[in-house]
Amino acid sequence: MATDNPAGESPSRGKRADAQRNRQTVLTAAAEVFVSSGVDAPIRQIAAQAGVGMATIYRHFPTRADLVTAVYRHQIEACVEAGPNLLAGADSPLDALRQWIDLFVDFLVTKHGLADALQSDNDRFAALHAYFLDRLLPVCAQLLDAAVEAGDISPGTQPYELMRGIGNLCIGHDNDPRYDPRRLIALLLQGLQRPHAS
Amino acid sequence: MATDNPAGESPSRGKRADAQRNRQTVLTAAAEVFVSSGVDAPIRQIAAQAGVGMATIYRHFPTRADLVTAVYRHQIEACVEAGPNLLAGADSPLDALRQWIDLFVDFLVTKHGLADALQSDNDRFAALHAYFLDRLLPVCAQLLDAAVEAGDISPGTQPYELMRGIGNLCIGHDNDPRYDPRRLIALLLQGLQRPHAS
DNA sequence: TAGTATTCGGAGCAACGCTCCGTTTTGTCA
DNA sequence: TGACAAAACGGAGCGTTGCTCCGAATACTA
Repeated sequence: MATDNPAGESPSRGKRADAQRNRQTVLTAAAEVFVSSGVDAPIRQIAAQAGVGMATIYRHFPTRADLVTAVYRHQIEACVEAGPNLLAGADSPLDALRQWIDLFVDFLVTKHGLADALQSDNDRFAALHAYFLDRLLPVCAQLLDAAVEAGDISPGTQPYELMRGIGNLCIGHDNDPRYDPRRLIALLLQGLQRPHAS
Repeated sequence: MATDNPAGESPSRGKRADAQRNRQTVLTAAAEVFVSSGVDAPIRQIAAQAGVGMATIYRHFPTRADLVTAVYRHQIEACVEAGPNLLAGADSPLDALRQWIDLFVDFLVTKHGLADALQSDNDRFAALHAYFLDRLLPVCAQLLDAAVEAGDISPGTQPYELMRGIGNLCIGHDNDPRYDPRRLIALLLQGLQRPHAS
C-alpha cells in the first residue's frame, strides 16, 4: 500500500504488450548486470544482456536513476515499511533506530557501488538521491524523534545529516576487510546517545 | 625533512630545462583547474589551460593520481607534520586528535571532489588513496594510540577505519548547507570517547 | 655548428552517454 | 481477414573523455 509511482519511472499500464514485456526484460537484465558490474555498468552492456537496443532502455527509463530505482524499489519500500514495525516491536526507540539502520546498511552494502552512486556529486544520480530521501527520510525522522522523545539520545541531530552520513560511511567497503562501515556507524550511534542521566 | 619523492611522481632534477619548466606550468594549471572544475576535470582542459599537449601531462604525471598528489603534496605534508606538534602542544591527546582531524577535514572539504576521488572504487585514483594512507595513517595511528594510552578513548578502533570513515563523511558536502561533515565527525569522536571512569 | 637524445604536440583509437530516424510490430476497425 | 496508423524498436552516429603513438621541434654536447 505504498505510494503509487513515487519516482519518475514510466508507467507500464496501457502500453503495448511488447513494451510491457521489454520493460520487464530490461529490469531483469539490469538487476543481473548491477550485481556483476555495479550500478555504473554501461547501458550498452545492460542492453546486450537484455537482447534489446539501447533506445529501448532510455525509452522506459529516461535516466539511469530511474532504472536503478525501479530495480531496487521493492527493497527500498521494505525498508520504509520496516520503520514503524520496528518502532512498535523493539525494546526501545533507540533499539528500533539501531535495527532500522542495520537494515538500511545491509541493503546498501550488498549492492555494488550503490552507496557510491547515492552520494556522488555527479548529477547523473541526482534523482536517485532524491528518491531515497523522499522515501526514507520520513522514516528515519520518525525513529529519531521517538528516540529523542524517549530520552535515549540527545536532540539536535538532523535526520538528513544522519542518513547522508550513514550512506557515506557505506561507500567503498568492497573487498576491503579492513573497513567495515558497521563499526563506525555503531560508534556514531554511541556518540548520539545521551549519557545516562540517572 | 619529509621523505623524498614518496609517490610515483617523476623527478624533475637532471631533466632538460624545457621539461622542468613545463612540469611547473602543468602543476600551476592543474591547481587552477582543480579549483574551478574539481579533481575530475578532463586532462584536455588542464592541457589547454597550461598551453601544452596532453602527452606532456601524461609524460610528467603518468596517472591522474600523480598529478593530484603533486598539486596537494605540500598541504598533505603540512598535515603530516602537524600531528606531532599538536600532540606536544594540546591539552590532551584527545584534543590533539580532534584538532588534527579538524585540519584534515578542512583540507578535504576545501578541495572540490577530492574526498570523492579518495574513496572512489574507481582504480584511477588507487595511487592517490595509497599516498594519503602512506603519509597520514602513521600520524593518525600515533595520535590515536596516545589518546588510548591516556585513557581518553577506548581501544579497539583501527586508524585505517577511522581515516576512511572521516574521508567518507567528507564526501559530497558541496553546496549543501544541510550537510556538514564536521558535526557527524564530532559525533563519531564522541562515540569514541571512553565514559569518564572517575 | 652539427649531431643526437629528449621532449613536445595533437592526431587517432577505444569506450561511453545519449539521440535520431528508418524499420518493424501491434492494436484496431472495416 | 486485411489494411493502416500509432507505438515501439534498434543501432548507426555524434560528442566527450582517457590514453597512446610517432613525426616534428627543441635543448644539450662536443
